[in-house]
Amino acid sequence: MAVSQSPRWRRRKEERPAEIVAAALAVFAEKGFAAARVEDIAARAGVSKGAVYLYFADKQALFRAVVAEVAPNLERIEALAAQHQGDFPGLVRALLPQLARTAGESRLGAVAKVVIGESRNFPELARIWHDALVSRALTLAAGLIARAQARGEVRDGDPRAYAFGLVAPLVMGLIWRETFTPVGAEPFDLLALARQHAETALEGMLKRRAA
Amino acid sequence: MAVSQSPRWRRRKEERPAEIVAAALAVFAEKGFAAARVEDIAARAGVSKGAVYLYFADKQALFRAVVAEVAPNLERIEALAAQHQGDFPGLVRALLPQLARTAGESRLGAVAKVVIGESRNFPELARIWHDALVSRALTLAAGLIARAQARGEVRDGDPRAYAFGLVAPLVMGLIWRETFTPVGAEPFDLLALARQHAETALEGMLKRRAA
DNA sequence: CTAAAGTAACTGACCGGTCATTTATTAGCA
DNA sequence: TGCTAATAAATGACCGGTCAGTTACTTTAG
Repeated sequence: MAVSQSPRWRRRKEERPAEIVAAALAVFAEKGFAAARVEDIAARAGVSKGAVYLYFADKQALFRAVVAEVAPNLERIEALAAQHQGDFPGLVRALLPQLARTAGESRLGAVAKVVIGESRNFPELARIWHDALVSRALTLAAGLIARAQARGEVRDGDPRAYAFGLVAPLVMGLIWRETFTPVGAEPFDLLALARQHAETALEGMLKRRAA
Repeated sequence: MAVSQSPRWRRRKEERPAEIVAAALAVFAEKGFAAARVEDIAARAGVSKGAVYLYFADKQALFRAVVAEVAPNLERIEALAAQHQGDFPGLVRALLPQLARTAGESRLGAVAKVVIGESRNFPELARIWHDALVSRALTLAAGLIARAQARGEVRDGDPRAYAFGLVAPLVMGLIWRETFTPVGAEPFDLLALARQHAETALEGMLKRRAA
Protein backbone atom coordinates (compact mmCIF):
# COMPACT_ATOMS: atom_id res chain seq x y z
CA MET A 1 0.00 0.00 0.00
CA ALA A 2 1.81 3.01 1.39
CA VAL A 3 0.38 5.58 -0.97
CA SER A 4 2.82 8.38 -0.25
CA GLN A 5 0.99 10.15 2.54
CA SER A 6 1.21 13.92 2.36
CA PRO A 7 3.20 14.84 5.47
CA ARG A 8 1.30 15.78 8.62
CA TRP A 9 3.13 19.10 8.74
CA ARG A 10 5.94 20.94 7.06
CA ARG A 11 9.04 22.68 8.31
CA ARG A 12 8.63 26.36 7.57
CA LYS A 13 11.10 28.19 9.74
CA GLU A 14 10.84 31.38 7.67
CA GLU A 15 7.13 32.02 7.54
CA ARG A 16 6.08 30.73 10.95
CA PRO A 17 6.84 33.88 12.98
CA ALA A 18 4.76 36.17 10.76
CA GLU A 19 1.89 33.72 10.76
CA ILE A 20 1.98 33.37 14.52
CA VAL A 21 2.09 37.14 14.99
CA ALA A 22 -0.91 37.56 12.69
CA ALA A 23 -2.82 34.97 14.66
CA ALA A 24 -1.78 36.58 17.93
CA LEU A 25 -3.00 39.97 16.72
CA ALA A 26 -6.41 38.52 16.02
CA VAL A 27 -6.71 36.67 19.32
CA PHE A 28 -5.32 39.51 21.45
CA ALA A 29 -7.70 41.93 19.76
CA GLU A 30 -10.61 39.66 20.51
CA LYS A 31 -9.76 38.60 24.05
CA GLY A 32 -7.29 41.04 25.52
CA PHE A 33 -3.86 39.98 26.73
CA ALA A 34 -4.65 38.01 29.85
CA ALA A 35 -7.62 36.11 28.45
CA ALA A 36 -5.94 35.21 25.17
CA ARG A 37 -4.85 31.58 25.27
CA VAL A 38 -1.53 30.74 23.67
CA GLU A 39 -3.08 27.47 22.53
CA ASP A 40 -5.77 29.39 20.61
CA ILE A 41 -3.14 31.56 18.96
CA ALA A 42 -1.21 28.46 17.99
CA ALA A 43 -4.30 26.74 16.62
CA ARG A 44 -5.22 29.78 14.55
CA ALA A 45 -1.70 29.81 13.13
CA GLY A 46 -2.07 26.12 12.29
CA VAL A 47 0.61 25.02 14.69
CA SER A 48 0.92 23.41 18.11
CA LYS A 49 1.40 25.40 21.29
CA GLY A 50 4.94 24.17 21.67
CA ALA A 51 5.87 25.60 18.28
CA VAL A 52 4.97 29.10 19.45
CA TYR A 53 7.64 28.78 22.12
CA LEU A 54 10.21 27.88 19.48
CA TYR A 55 9.91 31.40 18.11
CA PHE A 56 8.87 33.53 21.08
CA ALA A 57 10.25 33.42 24.60
CA ASP A 58 6.90 33.97 26.25
CA LYS A 59 3.47 35.51 25.85
CA GLN A 60 4.73 39.05 26.40
CA ALA A 61 7.35 38.73 23.70
CA LEU A 62 4.56 37.69 21.40
CA PHE A 63 2.62 40.80 22.28
CA ARG A 64 5.64 42.99 21.70
CA ALA A 65 5.89 41.53 18.23
CA VAL A 66 2.25 42.38 17.63
CA VAL A 67 2.83 45.98 18.63
CA ALA A 68 5.82 46.18 16.33
CA GLU A 69 3.64 44.83 13.54
CA VAL A 70 0.95 47.46 13.98
CA ALA A 71 3.10 50.49 14.73
CA PRO A 72 4.45 51.19 11.21
CA ASN A 73 1.00 52.28 10.10
CA LEU A 74 1.81 55.58 11.74
CA GLU A 75 4.76 56.12 9.47
CA ARG A 76 2.57 56.61 6.44
CA ILE A 77 0.98 59.51 8.30
CA GLU A 78 4.32 60.94 9.38
CA ALA A 79 5.59 60.83 5.81
CA LEU A 80 2.48 62.53 4.56
CA ALA A 81 2.91 65.31 7.10
CA ALA A 82 6.62 65.76 6.42
CA GLN A 83 6.27 66.23 2.67
CA HIS A 84 3.21 68.42 2.85
CA GLN A 85 3.75 71.83 1.26
CA GLY A 86 0.53 73.77 1.69
CA ASP A 87 -1.04 75.59 4.57
CA PHE A 88 -2.31 74.26 7.88
CA PRO A 89 -5.96 73.82 6.88
CA GLY A 90 -4.99 71.77 3.87
CA LEU A 91 -2.81 69.57 6.06
CA VAL A 92 -5.56 68.94 8.57
CA ARG A 93 -8.13 68.24 5.87
CA ALA A 94 -5.76 65.66 4.38
CA LEU A 95 -4.46 64.16 7.60
CA LEU A 96 -7.57 63.52 9.68
CA PRO A 97 -9.48 61.52 7.07
CA GLN A 98 -6.30 59.66 6.17
CA LEU A 99 -5.85 58.83 9.84
CA ALA A 100 -9.44 57.63 10.04
CA ARG A 101 -8.91 55.43 7.00
CA THR A 102 -5.61 53.95 8.15
CA ALA A 103 -6.86 53.28 11.64
CA GLY A 104 -10.06 51.84 10.28
CA GLU A 105 -8.27 49.35 8.06
CA SER A 106 -5.54 48.23 10.41
CA ARG A 107 -6.28 46.70 13.78
CA LEU A 108 -4.76 49.74 15.48
CA GLY A 109 -7.85 50.38 17.53
CA ALA A 110 -8.08 46.83 18.74
CA VAL A 111 -4.49 46.80 19.92
CA ALA A 112 -4.92 50.19 21.56
CA LYS A 113 -7.85 48.80 23.47
CA VAL A 114 -5.76 45.92 24.72
CA VAL A 115 -2.94 48.21 25.80
CA ILE A 116 -5.33 50.46 27.67
CA GLY A 117 -7.02 47.57 29.38
CA GLU A 118 -3.86 45.83 30.53
CA SER A 119 -1.62 48.81 31.19
CA ARG A 120 -1.60 48.38 34.94
CA ASN A 121 -0.75 44.68 34.82
CA PHE A 122 1.81 45.05 32.03
CA PRO A 123 3.23 48.57 32.29
CA GLU A 124 5.98 47.49 29.94
CA LEU A 125 3.39 47.20 27.15
CA ALA A 126 1.96 50.62 27.91
CA ARG A 127 5.44 52.12 27.77
CA ILE A 128 6.27 50.48 24.45
CA TRP A 129 2.97 51.62 22.97
CA HIS A 130 3.43 55.13 24.30
CA ASP A 131 6.97 55.54 23.06
CA ALA A 132 6.47 53.88 19.70
CA LEU A 133 3.17 55.45 18.80
CA VAL A 134 1.19 57.73 21.03
CA SER A 135 3.93 60.05 22.08
CA ARG A 136 5.29 60.26 18.56
CA ALA A 137 1.92 61.03 17.06
CA LEU A 138 1.16 63.68 19.65
CA THR A 139 4.56 65.31 19.31
CA LEU A 140 4.19 65.34 15.56
CA ALA A 141 0.80 67.02 15.75
CA ALA A 142 1.91 69.50 18.40
CA GLY A 143 4.91 70.41 16.26
CA LEU A 144 2.79 71.07 13.20
CA ILE A 145 0.48 73.23 15.26
CA ALA A 146 3.32 75.19 16.85
CA ARG A 147 4.72 75.90 13.41
CA ALA A 148 1.32 77.07 12.20
CA GLN A 149 1.14 79.33 15.24
CA ALA A 150 4.56 80.77 14.40
CA ARG A 151 3.32 81.52 10.90
CA GLY A 152 0.35 83.31 12.42
CA GLU A 153 -2.18 80.83 11.11
CA VAL A 154 -3.34 79.41 14.41
CA ARG A 155 -4.41 81.17 17.59
CA ASP A 156 -2.35 81.19 20.77
CA GLY A 157 -2.75 78.28 23.15
CA ASP A 158 -1.02 75.11 24.29
CA PRO A 159 -0.14 73.15 21.13
CA ARG A 160 -0.39 69.83 22.95
CA ALA A 161 -3.92 70.64 24.08
CA TYR A 162 -4.83 71.62 20.52
CA ALA A 163 -3.33 68.38 19.26
CA PHE A 164 -5.37 66.48 21.79
CA GLY A 165 -8.54 68.19 20.68
CA LEU A 166 -7.70 67.37 17.09
CA VAL A 167 -7.09 63.65 17.37
CA ALA A 168 -9.04 62.62 20.47
CA PRO A 169 -12.40 62.36 18.70
CA LEU A 170 -10.91 59.96 16.20
CA VAL A 171 -9.24 57.82 18.84
CA MET A 172 -12.45 57.90 20.83
CA GLY A 173 -14.34 56.79 17.74
CA LEU A 174 -11.96 53.88 17.29
CA ILE A 175 -12.42 52.78 20.86
CA TRP A 176 -16.17 53.21 20.52
CA ARG A 177 -16.13 50.89 17.56
CA GLU A 178 -14.16 48.26 19.45
CA THR A 179 -16.05 48.55 22.70
CA PHE A 180 -19.67 49.52 22.28
CA THR A 181 -20.63 48.73 18.70
CA PRO A 182 -20.22 44.98 19.35
CA VAL A 183 -22.78 45.18 22.16
CA GLY A 184 -25.40 46.93 20.10
CA ALA A 185 -24.53 50.62 20.33
CA GLU A 186 -25.19 52.81 17.34
CA PRO A 187 -22.07 52.70 15.15
CA PHE A 188 -20.13 55.75 14.06
CA ASP A 189 -19.03 56.58 10.54
CA LEU A 190 -15.39 57.30 11.32
CA LEU A 191 -14.68 59.02 8.04
CA ALA A 192 -17.68 61.31 8.26
CA LEU A 193 -16.74 62.11 11.84
CA ALA A 194 -13.21 62.94 10.75
CA ARG A 195 -14.41 65.27 8.00
CA GLN A 196 -16.90 67.21 10.11
CA HIS A 197 -14.47 67.40 13.00
CA ALA A 198 -11.69 68.71 10.74
CA GLU A 199 -13.87 71.63 9.69
CA THR A 200 -15.04 72.35 13.23
CA ALA A 201 -11.57 72.15 14.71
CA LEU A 202 -10.10 74.37 12.01
CA GLU A 203 -12.82 76.95 12.54
CA GLY A 204 -11.92 76.84 16.23
CA MET A 205 -8.17 77.01 15.84
CA LEU A 206 -7.55 79.37 12.93
CA LYS A 207 -7.16 83.07 13.39
CA ARG A 208 -9.94 85.04 11.85
CA ARG A 209 -8.93 86.28 8.40
CA ALA A 210 -8.54 90.00 7.97
CA ALA A 211 -11.61 91.18 6.09
CA MET B 1 -6.67 34.82 83.37
CA ALA B 2 -8.81 35.39 80.28
CA VAL B 3 -8.09 39.05 79.78
CA SER B 4 -11.03 39.99 77.56
CA GLN B 5 -9.58 39.34 74.10
CA SER B 6 -10.75 41.76 71.44
CA PRO B 7 -12.70 39.55 69.04
CA ARG B 8 -11.06 38.25 65.88
CA TRP B 9 -13.81 39.83 63.82
CA ARG B 10 -17.13 41.57 64.20
CA ARG B 11 -20.52 41.02 62.66
CA ARG B 12 -21.27 44.05 60.54
CA LYS B 13 -23.92 43.04 58.07
CA GLU B 14 -24.82 46.64 57.26
CA GLU B 15 -21.48 48.14 56.37
CA ARG B 16 -19.80 45.16 54.72
CA PRO B 17 -21.24 45.56 51.21
CA ALA B 18 -20.15 49.18 50.87
CA GLU B 19 -16.68 48.35 52.16
CA ILE B 20 -16.34 45.41 49.80
CA VAL B 21 -17.49 47.53 46.84
CA ALA B 22 -14.96 50.22 47.72
CA ALA B 23 -12.20 47.63 47.88
CA ALA B 24 -13.38 46.09 44.63
CA LEU B 25 -13.28 49.48 42.91
CA ALA B 26 -9.68 49.93 43.95
CA VAL B 27 -8.56 46.47 42.92
CA PHE B 28 -10.49 46.41 39.64
CA ALA B 29 -9.08 49.82 38.77
CA GLU B 30 -5.59 48.58 39.44
CA LYS B 31 -5.74 45.12 37.86
CA GLY B 32 -8.68 45.02 35.47
CA PHE B 33 -11.52 42.58 35.84
CA ALA B 34 -9.93 39.27 34.95
CA ALA B 35 -6.68 39.82 36.83
CA ALA B 36 -8.33 41.11 39.98
CA ARG B 37 -8.34 38.36 42.62
CA VAL B 38 -11.42 38.11 44.78
CA GLU B 39 -9.13 37.21 47.64
CA ASP B 40 -7.28 40.53 47.25
CA ILE B 41 -10.53 42.44 47.25
CA ALA B 42 -11.58 40.60 50.39
CA ALA B 43 -8.25 41.27 52.09
CA ARG B 44 -8.44 44.97 51.26
CA ALA B 45 -11.95 45.08 52.73
CA GLY B 46 -10.62 43.38 55.87
CA VAL B 47 -12.66 40.25 55.33
CA SER B 48 -12.20 36.68 54.14
CA LYS B 49 -12.90 35.56 50.61
CA GLY B 50 -15.93 33.58 51.73
CA ALA B 51 -17.52 36.69 53.17
CA VAL B 52 -17.53 38.35 49.77
CA TYR B 53 -19.76 35.57 48.51
CA LEU B 54 -22.21 36.19 51.36
CA TYR B 55 -23.02 39.54 49.80
CA PHE B 56 -22.37 39.08 46.09
CA ALA B 57 -23.35 36.13 43.91
CA ASP B 58 -20.13 36.18 41.91
CA LYS B 59 -17.33 38.37 40.61
CA GLN B 60 -19.49 39.95 37.91
CA ALA B 61 -22.16 40.95 40.40
CA LEU B 62 -19.41 42.64 42.34
CA PHE B 63 -18.38 44.59 39.27
CA ARG B 64 -21.95 45.60 38.57
CA ALA B 65 -22.09 47.05 42.06
CA VAL B 66 -18.93 49.00 41.35
CA VAL B 67 -20.44 50.48 38.20
CA ALA B 68 -23.59 51.41 40.10
CA GLU B 69 -21.40 53.12 42.67
CA VAL B 70 -19.58 55.25 40.11
CA ALA B 71 -22.44 56.02 37.74
CA PRO B 72 -24.36 58.60 39.84
CA ASN B 73 -21.53 61.06 39.33
CA LEU B 74 -23.06 61.76 35.96
CA GLU B 75 -26.31 62.86 37.51
CA ARG B 76 -24.76 65.98 38.97
CA ILE B 77 -23.86 66.96 35.43
CA GLU B 78 -27.31 66.15 34.09
CA ALA B 79 -28.93 68.23 36.79
CA LEU B 80 -26.62 71.14 36.04
CA ALA B 81 -27.51 70.98 32.35
CA ALA B 82 -31.24 70.69 32.98
CA GLN B 83 -31.51 73.76 35.18
CA HIS B 84 -29.21 75.91 33.10
CA GLN B 85 -30.91 79.07 31.84
CA GLY B 86 -28.35 80.92 29.76
CA ASP B 87 -27.03 80.47 26.26
CA PHE B 88 -25.04 77.63 24.76
CA PRO B 89 -21.56 79.10 25.29
CA GLY B 90 -22.27 79.65 28.96
CA LEU B 91 -23.45 76.08 29.28
CA VAL B 92 -20.34 74.66 27.65
CA ARG B 93 -18.04 76.88 29.70
CA ALA B 94 -19.72 75.62 32.86
CA LEU B 95 -20.13 71.98 31.88
CA LEU B 96 -16.75 70.98 30.51
CA PRO B 97 -14.67 72.11 33.48
CA GLN B 98 -17.26 70.65 35.84
CA LEU B 99 -17.01 67.37 33.97
CA ALA B 100 -13.24 67.49 34.22
CA ARG B 101 -13.46 68.12 37.95
CA THR B 102 -16.03 65.39 38.64
CA ALA B 103 -14.23 62.84 36.55
CA GLY B 104 -10.95 63.80 38.10
CA GLU B 105 -12.16 63.26 41.64
CA SER B 106 -14.15 60.07 41.16
CA ARG B 107 -12.62 56.88 39.82
CA LEU B 108 -14.73 57.20 36.68
CA GLY B 109 -11.71 57.02 34.43
CA ALA B 110 -10.36 53.93 36.09
CA VAL B 111 -13.63 52.07 35.72
CA ALA B 112 -13.97 53.21 32.13
CA LYS B 113 -10.55 51.78 31.42
CA VAL B 114 -11.59 48.43 32.85
CA VAL B 115 -14.78 48.36 30.81
CA ILE B 116 -12.90 49.16 27.62
CA GLY B 117 -10.29 46.55 28.30
CA GLU B 118 -12.65 43.71 29.12
CA SER B 119 -15.55 44.54 26.83
CA ARG B 120 -14.98 41.59 24.53
CA ASN B 121 -14.77 39.05 27.32
CA PHE B 122 -17.62 40.51 29.35
CA PRO B 123 -19.96 42.21 26.89
CA GLU B 124 -22.52 42.40 29.64
CA LEU B 125 -20.30 44.92 31.43
CA ALA B 126 -19.86 47.01 28.31
CA ARG B 127 -23.62 47.06 27.81
CA ILE B 128 -24.31 48.14 31.38
CA TRP B 129 -21.71 50.88 31.16
CA HIS B 130 -22.98 52.05 27.79
CA ASP B 131 -26.61 52.19 28.83
CA ALA B 132 -26.06 53.64 32.28
CA LEU B 133 -23.52 56.25 31.34
CA VAL B 134 -22.01 56.68 27.92
CA SER B 135 -25.16 56.64 25.88
CA ARG B 136 -26.94 58.89 28.34
CA ALA B 137 -24.13 61.42 28.38
CA LEU B 138 -23.85 61.49 24.62
CA THR B 139 -27.61 61.80 24.12
CA LEU B 140 -27.71 64.61 26.64
CA ALA B 141 -24.96 66.50 24.88
CA ALA B 142 -26.39 65.88 21.41
CA GLY B 143 -29.78 67.15 22.62
CA LEU B 144 -28.33 70.35 24.00
CA ILE B 145 -26.50 70.93 20.74
CA ALA B 146 -29.57 70.23 18.61
CA ARG B 147 -31.53 72.77 20.65
CA ALA B 148 -28.78 75.33 20.21
CA GLN B 149 -28.88 74.66 16.49
CA ALA B 150 -32.63 75.21 16.47
CA ARG B 151 -32.09 78.56 18.20
CA GLY B 152 -29.61 79.45 15.49
CA GLU B 153 -26.65 79.53 17.85
CA VAL B 154 -24.74 76.57 16.43
CA ARG B 155 -23.83 75.73 12.86
CA ASP B 156 -25.42 72.90 10.91
CA GLY B 157 -23.91 69.47 11.27
CA ASP B 158 -24.50 66.12 12.98
CA PRO B 159 -25.15 66.86 16.66
CA ARG B 160 -23.74 63.52 17.75
CA ALA B 161 -20.49 64.23 15.95
CA TYR B 162 -20.34 67.66 17.59
CA ALA B 163 -20.98 66.05 20.97
CA PHE B 164 -18.20 63.61 20.32
CA GLY B 165 -15.82 66.40 19.47
CA LEU B 166 -16.82 68.20 22.62
CA VAL B 167 -16.29 65.43 25.18
CA ALA B 168 -13.77 63.13 23.51
CA PRO B 169 -10.71 65.18 24.50
CA LEU B 170 -11.75 65.00 28.14
CA VAL B 171 -12.41 61.27 28.05
CA MET B 172 -9.13 60.82 26.23
CA GLY B 173 -7.41 62.85 28.91
CA LEU B 174 -8.88 60.63 31.60
CA ILE B 175 -7.71 57.50 29.85
CA TRP B 176 -4.31 59.08 29.31
CA ARG B 177 -4.04 59.69 33.01
CA GLU B 178 -4.93 56.10 33.83
CA THR B 179 -2.81 54.50 31.15
CA PHE B 180 0.28 56.48 30.31
CA THR B 181 0.98 58.77 33.23
CA PRO B 182 1.72 55.79 35.52
CA VAL B 183 4.45 54.65 33.10
CA GLY B 184 6.18 57.99 32.97
CA ALA B 185 4.35 59.94 30.29
CA GLU B 186 3.98 63.66 30.71
CA PRO B 187 0.76 64.25 32.67
CA PHE B 188 -2.09 66.44 31.48
CA ASP B 189 -3.79 69.17 33.45
CA LEU B 190 -7.36 68.05 32.83
CA LEU B 191 -8.91 71.29 33.97
CA ALA B 192 -6.70 73.46 31.80
CA LEU B 193 -7.38 71.14 28.88
CA ALA B 194 -11.12 71.45 29.49
CA ARG B 195 -10.96 75.23 29.56
CA GLN B 196 -8.91 75.69 26.43
CA HIS B 197 -10.91 73.06 24.60
CA ALA B 198 -14.20 74.70 25.57
CA GLU B 199 -13.08 77.95 23.92
CA THR B 200 -11.75 76.23 20.82
CA ALA B 201 -14.80 74.05 20.39
CA LEU B 202 -17.16 76.98 20.84
CA GLU B 203 -15.27 79.02 18.30
CA GLY B 204 -15.63 76.08 15.96
CA MET B 205 -19.30 75.38 16.57
CA LEU B 206 -20.91 78.80 16.97
CA LYS B 207 -22.28 80.72 14.04
CA ARG B 208 -20.40 83.88 13.30
CA ARG B 209 -22.12 86.85 14.90
CA ALA B 210 -23.58 89.46 12.61
CA ALA B 211 -21.23 92.42 12.70
C1' DC C 1 22.06 9.66 9.22
C1' DT C 2 21.53 13.85 11.60
C1' DA C 3 19.79 18.26 12.87
C1' DA C 4 16.28 20.86 13.74
C1' DA C 5 11.18 21.71 13.28
C1' DG C 6 7.23 20.30 15.30
C1' DT C 7 4.11 17.72 18.47
C1' DA C 8 1.43 16.43 22.50
C1' DA C 9 1.34 14.98 26.91
C1' DC C 10 2.57 16.75 31.14
C1' DT C 11 3.55 19.88 35.28
C1' DG C 12 2.88 23.27 38.55
C1' DA C 13 0.73 27.35 39.89
C1' DC C 14 -3.21 29.93 40.23
C1' DC C 15 -7.89 31.21 41.29
C1' DG C 16 -13.20 31.32 41.40
C1' DG C 17 -16.46 29.41 44.01
C1' DT C 18 -18.14 26.04 47.93
C1' DC C 19 -18.99 24.31 52.44
C1' DA C 20 -18.14 22.34 56.97
C1' DT C 21 -16.73 24.63 60.96
C1' DT C 22 -15.90 28.42 64.21
C1' DT C 23 -17.25 32.51 66.64
C1' DA C 24 -19.84 36.83 67.72
C1' DT C 25 -24.26 38.28 68.90
C1' DT C 26 -29.03 38.08 70.36
C1' DA C 27 -33.03 36.15 72.65
C1' DG C 28 -34.98 33.56 76.16
C1' DC C 29 -35.31 32.33 80.78
C1' DA C 30 -34.72 32.13 85.74
C1' DT D 1 -28.43 40.25 86.41
C1' DG D 2 -26.12 36.07 84.71
C1' DC D 3 -26.40 31.76 82.19
C1' DT D 4 -27.55 29.12 77.99
C1' DA D 5 -29.44 28.03 73.57
C1' DA D 6 -30.26 29.57 68.98
C1' DT D 7 -28.89 32.15 65.03
C1' DA D 8 -26.32 33.95 61.51
C1' DA D 9 -21.83 36.29 60.25
C1' DA D 10 -17.47 35.03 59.00
C1' DT D 11 -13.70 31.89 58.23
C1' DG D 12 -10.35 29.09 55.65
C1' DA D 13 -9.33 24.71 53.79
C1' DC D 14 -10.44 22.64 49.74
C1' DC D 15 -12.06 21.27 44.92
C1' DG D 16 -12.20 21.52 40.05
C1' DG D 17 -10.85 23.69 36.11
C1' DT D 18 -7.69 26.46 33.42
C1' DC D 19 -3.51 27.63 31.27
C1' DA D 20 1.57 29.25 30.63
C1' DG D 21 5.43 27.05 29.95
C1' DT D 22 8.44 22.46 29.64
C1' DT D 23 10.02 18.25 27.84
C1' DA D 24 10.45 13.74 25.88
C1' DC D 25 9.52 12.14 21.77
C1' DT D 26 8.32 12.01 16.49
C1' DT D 27 8.69 13.62 11.83
C1' DT D 28 10.63 16.14 8.15
C1' DA D 29 14.27 17.20 5.02
C1' DG D 30 18.99 18.06 3.43
